[in-house]
Amino acid sequence: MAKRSVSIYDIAQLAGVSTATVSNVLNNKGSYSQKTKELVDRIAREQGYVANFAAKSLREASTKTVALITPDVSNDFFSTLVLSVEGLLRAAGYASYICNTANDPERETAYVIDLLSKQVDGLVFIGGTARMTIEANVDIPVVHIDHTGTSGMAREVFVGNDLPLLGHDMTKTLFDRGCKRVALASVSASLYRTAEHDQAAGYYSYLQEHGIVLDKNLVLEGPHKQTSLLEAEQLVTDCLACGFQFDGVVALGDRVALGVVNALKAHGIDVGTDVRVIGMDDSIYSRISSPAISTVNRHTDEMAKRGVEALLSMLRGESPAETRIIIGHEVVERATTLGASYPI
Amino acid sequence: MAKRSVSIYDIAQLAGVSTATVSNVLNNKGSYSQKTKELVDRIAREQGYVANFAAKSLREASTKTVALITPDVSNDFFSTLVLSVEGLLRAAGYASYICNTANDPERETAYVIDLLSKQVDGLVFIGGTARMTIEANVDIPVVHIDHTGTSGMAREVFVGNDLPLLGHDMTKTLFDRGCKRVALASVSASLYRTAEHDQAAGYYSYLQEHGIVLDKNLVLEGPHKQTSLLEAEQLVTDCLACGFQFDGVVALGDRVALGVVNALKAHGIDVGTDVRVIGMDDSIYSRISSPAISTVNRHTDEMAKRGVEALLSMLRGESPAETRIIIGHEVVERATTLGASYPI
DNA sequence: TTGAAAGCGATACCAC
DNA sequence: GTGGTATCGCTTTCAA
Repeated sequence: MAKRSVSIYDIAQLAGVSTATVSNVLNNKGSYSQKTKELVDRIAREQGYVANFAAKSLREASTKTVALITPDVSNDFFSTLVLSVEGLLRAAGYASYICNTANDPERETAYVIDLLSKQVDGLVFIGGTARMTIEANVDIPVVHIDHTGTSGMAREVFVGNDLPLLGHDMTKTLFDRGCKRVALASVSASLYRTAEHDQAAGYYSYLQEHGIVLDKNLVLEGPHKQTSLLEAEQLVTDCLACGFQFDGVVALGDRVALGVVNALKAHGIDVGTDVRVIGMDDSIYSRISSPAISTVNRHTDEMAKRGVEALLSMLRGESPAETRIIIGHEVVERATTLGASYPI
Repeated sequence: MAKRSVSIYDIAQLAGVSTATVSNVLNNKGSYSQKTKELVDRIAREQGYVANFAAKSLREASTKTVALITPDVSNDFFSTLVLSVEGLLRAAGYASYICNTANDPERETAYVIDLLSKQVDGLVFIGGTARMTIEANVDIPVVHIDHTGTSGMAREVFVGNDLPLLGHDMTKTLFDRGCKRVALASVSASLYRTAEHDQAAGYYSYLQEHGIVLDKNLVLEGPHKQTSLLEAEQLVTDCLACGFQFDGVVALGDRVALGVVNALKAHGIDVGTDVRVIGMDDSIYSRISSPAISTVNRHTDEMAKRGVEALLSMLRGESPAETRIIIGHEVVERATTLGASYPI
């Protein structure tokens, strides 16, 4: 328990004015003489006055704070998104609580309840999947960025890519480069499947459109018990050990792609020639790999921008123009699909 | 502004009891009949009651919340540390605010003031460097984990490695493997130099002990304006272009090491044989590189554990046994120093 | 321009 | 076992 700190009341006493005046001065509101302002400001500074946020938000029934809920801040894709959302919110005068759920549904629910109790003005889910029904008598605006699931709140906006199309384009890229047998590598918690399912749907639909028969052995799924990277490595290693043949891999995530590439290299397979690989996210993982990994730029900056715009408009009490915002994506080919023709 | 939510007063009305009783029931305090408990619990549930945290902390002058201040959550080394500290605190009943300063001193100060206003019970600085004097009339416990600098608070504990020794050991590792001309690569904001300086001191001291004359051309320093990774690449590229010769690189950070390795590879240099490289952090970056990067395991789990222990003890009002806790470190040799003898 | 006082929601002391 | 009420620090309305 911190020692009782200086309050507006103490300042008022020392300055010989009322708390109302001190409050006005400190918030540049109402009216007061220049003289009073100087006096109050000086005393506040001298006393090391720090406003009590709890009192303020209790009184104002608003915290100017938004919670960002993400499954894994240690994943570059999410943390990048989190940081840009945070920056935009800060610029608009909102503070952010960054919450890490570790893909744990219980933790997610617990967090949301805690956050509602903390009177956050809005919620932003970033990445992952959740389907929760919060039985709370609160109604705050919610934005979902690259997040599948709903919060149960009345005002929700969804921002994200067209995931089936994204999966489709990834698959197409590999076939266009001449692949004949393309595997699908995915790593995710069973409870958190929806997003991956959407992209997988794109893979399936591409096969179907082109009359390619699905080989279930080529659908590699990991349980996501450890880092997706290591798991993907294991997945591919197991697959190779079983003798399955493939010449292309659609990896649902750059970390997964990196694991796939590492495993293939370890088996002496020339990635980009013998087997082509495409990841998804255009995160740091695809750029630092060698060979550099082909991936999909998902325009996260725009996601963040559109998501924050929608949230701010709801916070202003407006209803957003769109409740489902689709952000474009772009295949970025690098060495793992272009092979030797990719410049170093 | 969220619609006014259900308060303890509403529950009291509906249950036909007083607010005091409702409070008791909801907090399992004081005494009440089983019957009242059931009634109150049911009504609270039905009404979707969520406690108002602001009111609670205003009254209790404690938030059961700690702020974690870190320069860059998108850096795997820091985010790992952040997540383990958060987990330990959660287990002890404390929530965490995760704050990202982007190495910006102004932001850091602004954050701390905001956090003090939010009545956090404690502060944990994780990584980076700062030297701030908060002119606030508050005194809360502070822990610095791998962080150089002081907060100006009365009760502070420092947890971290022996950085000069760490730099010394990194340098030694390279010379022991036969290197003759070892460069030092560092990338950091000029204002945030101290931590890197400590490790650099280890590099200098090793040279001195062994009568090796320092070649200033071999001290590569980047300004840290963009991702340290890219900057390190540029640094090495520039250095090579200028014709400087070296056969070893001490990189202050795994990201830096990765950039160095990438740049060397791009120049057709065999890393691990022609030039040996050692990084620091044992983060994901060193493990996913190929060749795998030799690095230093800094025992972050223990840092987190000891740091949290110290904080909790201070929060209990005890004074910590030690105010400066040194955590051991361990050189982990991989392909970039062992060369071909390192198993794939 | 300034101040008195009500009230935000929860807790805890002290009566009953 | 239960309830009345002061209190935490701040904002805001209304009156002076």
